[in-house]
Amino acid sequence: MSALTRDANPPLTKSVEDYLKVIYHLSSQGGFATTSDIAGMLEVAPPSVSGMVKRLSDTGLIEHVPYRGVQLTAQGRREALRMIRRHRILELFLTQQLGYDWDGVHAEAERLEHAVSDGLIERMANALGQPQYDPHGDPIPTAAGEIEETELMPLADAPVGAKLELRQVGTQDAARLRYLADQGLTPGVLLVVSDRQPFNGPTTIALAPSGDPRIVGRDLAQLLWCREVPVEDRGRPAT
Amino acid sequence: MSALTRDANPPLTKSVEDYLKVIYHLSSQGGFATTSDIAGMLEVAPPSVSGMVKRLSDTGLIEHVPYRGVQLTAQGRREALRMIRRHRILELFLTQQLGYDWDGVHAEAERLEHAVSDGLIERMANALGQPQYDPHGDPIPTAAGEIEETELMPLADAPVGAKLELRQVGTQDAARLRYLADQGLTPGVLLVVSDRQPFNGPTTIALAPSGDPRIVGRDLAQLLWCREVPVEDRGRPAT
DNA sequence: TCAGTTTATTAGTGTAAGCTAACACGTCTT
DNA sequence: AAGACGTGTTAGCTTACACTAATAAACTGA
Ligand SMILES: [Mn+2]
Ligand SMILES: [Mn+2]
Ligand SMILES: [Mn+2]
Ligand SMILES: [Mn+2]
Repeated sequence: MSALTRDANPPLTKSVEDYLKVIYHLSSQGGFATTSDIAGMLEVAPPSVSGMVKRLSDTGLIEHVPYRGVQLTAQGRREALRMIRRHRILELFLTQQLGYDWDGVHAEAERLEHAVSDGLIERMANALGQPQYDPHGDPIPTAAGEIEETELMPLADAPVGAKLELRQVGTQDAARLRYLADQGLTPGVLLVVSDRQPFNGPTTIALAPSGDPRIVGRDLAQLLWCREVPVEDRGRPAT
Repeated sequence: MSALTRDANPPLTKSVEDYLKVIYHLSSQGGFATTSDIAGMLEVAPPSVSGMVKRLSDTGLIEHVPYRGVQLTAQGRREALRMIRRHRILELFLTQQLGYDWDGVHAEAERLEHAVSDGLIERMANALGQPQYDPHGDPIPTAAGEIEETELMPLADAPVGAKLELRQVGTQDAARLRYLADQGLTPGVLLVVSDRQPFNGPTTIALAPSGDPRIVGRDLAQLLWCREVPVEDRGRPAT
């Protein structure tokens, strides 16, 4: 064992962990994550991504097809899901136990996810009762690396008359999250689509059971992921 | 505002934060922190310290007297105390709210202290009721940067017959901490010094109020910081 | 089909922070 | 006063990860 032998499994750096997470999100629908998409999400310049892609594929965490993009290997996917579990448990812990709002947790979790130990995450998960969903409705991967795959549709695509449960909110933008919470649009809420205007117009909904109406513009309606509710289904309680 | 202007107040790096903390501890009795002491505590090579010392004194966080050592500036001391507050609140939060043992918290806090926001620390401090001491009895600096200065003496130096309150335990070594907890030697405990053997021999004590005897070797007795108890003083409850 | 545009990669630079080997300073002992 | 020894510093190298400028590949639309 000389000073020349490189450490076989060095711990992942914060940067590597963040790259794996965004590659996971960008390629989770099956395709490739492109250099510029990764650069955009991480707010770094494209050549920085090219450099990191080189290193990640050298260490076997991703597969790189030049000029096409990257995908996670099995190992890369495991690490990505481990980070996503940490992130979402942290978000939930901060909201449930320390009074954070759902629009403030993301930034905090984004840093803490790299510093906590696996043991601390599991203690938090226990304190929270082994939760399934984070404050934004996103599923929490298990410690074994499994994640729930759900078939959801954006409110923007739901047909008029559909009875829906809001399940996930697809943004971390604090201003949007505050507005949505204000409108009562949080995961678990039941609603009926009552109208949609043409030419990418707004969707009008009625909240259940109150019947309160809401008008949701196209952009926000794209972020509200819903599932169709069978009659008499009450859904999960809102958080 | 050109690309050439350096950021005036870049956030401190994890390394810088750790250097400031150990310099604080090494120079808190008034003297200089030496290169090799810093290197020893951080487990880095002496030239690494020389390099960092250059940068820290360039940025005004420390004063460097070549070949003699370093001391914190007012700004450096502020930052060090801010980190110590974070560290100690984290340690207490992990023990009180997540069931950590007092011998496991240090390593976790050592990483988290660099990742938490000031806001999260204050939320934790509130959840804990604005605590004054960490699980090892060390005083927690206030958010304003004040720290309690106490006159404590090591059990090893206490005269036979003295009635003492154990206030701080001066180690983070997990094995030692486990043993001490096992012996009932945690901050807040009252005891009487019943005997001391010569030639750096062990100290024998009687725990109050039970009267249970304990024999404490020289090395451990050096780590147990105590204050003399006026008659009828009950001390703080043990944690 | 090919010229123009968009996207990706390469080349080269910088900063933070570690290391070893070589050298310099200060002190203690004779 | 002079070495000798321990401690501190300098020189030079390495890795991770950013950046800009220059170049190469891929796509697109006339
Ligand atoms: Mn992150
Ligand atoms: Mn979330
Ligand atoms: Mn630390
Ligand atoms: Mn402590």
